[in-house]
Amino acid sequence: MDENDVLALVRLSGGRVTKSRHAILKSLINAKEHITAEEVAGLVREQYPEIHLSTVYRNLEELEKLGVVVHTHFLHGPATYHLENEIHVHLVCESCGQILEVSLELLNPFMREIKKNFNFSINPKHFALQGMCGVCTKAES
Amino acid sequence: MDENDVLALVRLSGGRVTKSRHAILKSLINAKEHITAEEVAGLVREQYPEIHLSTVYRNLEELEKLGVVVHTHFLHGPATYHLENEIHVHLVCESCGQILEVSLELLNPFMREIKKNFNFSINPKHFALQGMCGVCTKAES
DNA sequence: GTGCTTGCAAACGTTTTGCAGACTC
DNA sequence: GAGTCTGCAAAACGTTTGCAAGCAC
Repeated sequence: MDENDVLALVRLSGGRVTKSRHAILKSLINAKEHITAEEVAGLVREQYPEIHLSTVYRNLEELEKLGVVVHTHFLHGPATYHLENEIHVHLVCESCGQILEVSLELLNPFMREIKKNFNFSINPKHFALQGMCGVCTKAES
Repeated sequence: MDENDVLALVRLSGGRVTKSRHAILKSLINAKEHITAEEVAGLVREQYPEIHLSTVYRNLEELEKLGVVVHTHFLHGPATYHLENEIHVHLVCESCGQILEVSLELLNPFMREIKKNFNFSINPKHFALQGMCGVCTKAES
């Protein structure tokens, strides 16, 4: 799904294609990593300084409703946003903040087990799994 | 670990045993579930109306440093606090908010796999796993 | 022209902080 | 008496909202 597809989707859902929407989408595409709303605003303002943080929030929310964007919470900071490409799980180190991305497949046996035992379907995208990376584990001991 | 042990631990770490600390600990012990700082304050104020929310936060933070209390984030609301008894994982339904507690053992194979592949040790207590419970899954379809 | 979208300012809910006085040890 | 802890008020933080003007369709 490229930029035009998304903008078409926006129109299809009754929304308008505006400068802000365009610019916000572009910066999400360019910034291949997870970025916060504040960071999106920063990128967008390089070209359009008038675009307001609240507009960024409103657009991110709408793009999320359309399934184009997802947000994830790492540790205690602000939420981070990224394009919904392939689903993966995030591991974030509570000590150094490093983020690892793990294929969903690794989680599958566990998710099936939970489904079987509790009839509960885990959605592992929304919050990161916390823990400690190898480097910090070694440093702590 | 009962109340006296904790207060001894507080003293041992150079802290003082105060009315607030006592009352906050007591309400955590009584409220066997997860409660927010606001709810702790509510309970504490039944007996000592003068105890301030910021005091509750400061004490919860200290008890957490001592390893007596842990806090967990469910969905987007405030953090919830509970005594560190046995470690379990929380499953929270994104639709109805219901919370399930799952023994850590179920997560063990997955955690080992992650440790092996990424040398990353998951700490599953701090954030709840999100998803959808059986009732809501049925209601959605 | 309809009605979605924007910038702005202000509010929100949760948590943290600075301070002077009060308390524990 | 030394040093921790408290209430209070205020700020900090990330996010949301109400409004009137502006823009896409």
